[in-house]
Amino acid sequence: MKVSSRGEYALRSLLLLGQHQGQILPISEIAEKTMVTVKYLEQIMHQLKKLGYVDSKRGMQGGYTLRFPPEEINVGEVIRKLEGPLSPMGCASVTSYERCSLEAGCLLKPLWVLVRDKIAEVLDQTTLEDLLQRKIKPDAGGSLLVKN
Amino acid sequence: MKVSSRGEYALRSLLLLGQHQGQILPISEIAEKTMVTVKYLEQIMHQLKKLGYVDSKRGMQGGYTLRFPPEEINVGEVIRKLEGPLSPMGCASVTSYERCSLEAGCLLKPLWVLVRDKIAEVLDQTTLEDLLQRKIKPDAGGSLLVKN
DNA sequence: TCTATACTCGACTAATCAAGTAAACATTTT
DNA sequence: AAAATGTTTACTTGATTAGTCGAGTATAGA
Repeated sequence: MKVSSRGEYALRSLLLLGQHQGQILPISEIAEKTMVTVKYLEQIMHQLKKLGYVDSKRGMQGGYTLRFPPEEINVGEVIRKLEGPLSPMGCASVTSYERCSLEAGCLLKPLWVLVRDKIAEVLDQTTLEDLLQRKIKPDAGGSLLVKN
Repeated sequence: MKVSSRGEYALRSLLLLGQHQGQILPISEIAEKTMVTVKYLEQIMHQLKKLGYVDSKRGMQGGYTLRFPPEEINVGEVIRKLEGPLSPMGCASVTSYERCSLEAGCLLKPLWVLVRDKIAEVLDQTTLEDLLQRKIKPDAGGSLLVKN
């Protein structure tokens, strides 16, 4: 159930840019602060640019900036665009459902749907701004099983 | 955030054995019903045996049985044993925490911790018996906007 | 225009995972 | 003994992920 390194590094970079709004950060500085090699980060920043999350400026004093204010950048969306659906199984995905021949009587699908919903609930309701403001609430918990 | 095919197939097999308690199912039948090739399933069943979830019997009328009643088999535990921690990032794992040098001021960790807790909450509270009885409750969750 | 700095592109290596193949071997039942 | 079944080990192929490397292009500023 891992998030890929690309997803993690991309979010790190977006957060750093969010902490320096109005400034242009060169990739060398982003690399240093996020602990990612310049060369690997180049690929990730390029991807973020193609996805429209950042703008870049070339030449001296060049670098990257956030294209939208942090409150408009949704974490679930970033992760989906970088590494595909949040769902643990294709059959439970809302955004890119995959049919499965077992599905009719599948005892597992309701579980994966529930897990997907829990993950999506967190990530789709979180923006970059929430992270910057440390607004993530610890888990409340609760019972999950039907009583009978 | 995927569950591996091994995890899915292992759970399918355990569920099938749970539906046929008291019977010995040959691998050929398990393979057919779970839609997994016999050869790949052999590897998975071997792993499940080493982990203590199933017993095997050789020779004719041989096959696999569940070693414990379904209510004693915890889904979170099965997945952890087959594919490692539930947490999306090592830094947020309870069962196998990994240190990260950025951790001190990390804005991302609280998010990963929350996601981990949500996943663990579902999977650690679910047993094979819950799945067999279709006791999984759909998500109550707030208004989650569906992105694409 | 020169040039330092930054971004772009493509090739390449290495590791891991999924899925399947193959073959030799051990038991158990008939 | 023969047939059926599981056990074990090792190899293969393809996809994806995680990086690395080197050379090239664009641009701001002196």
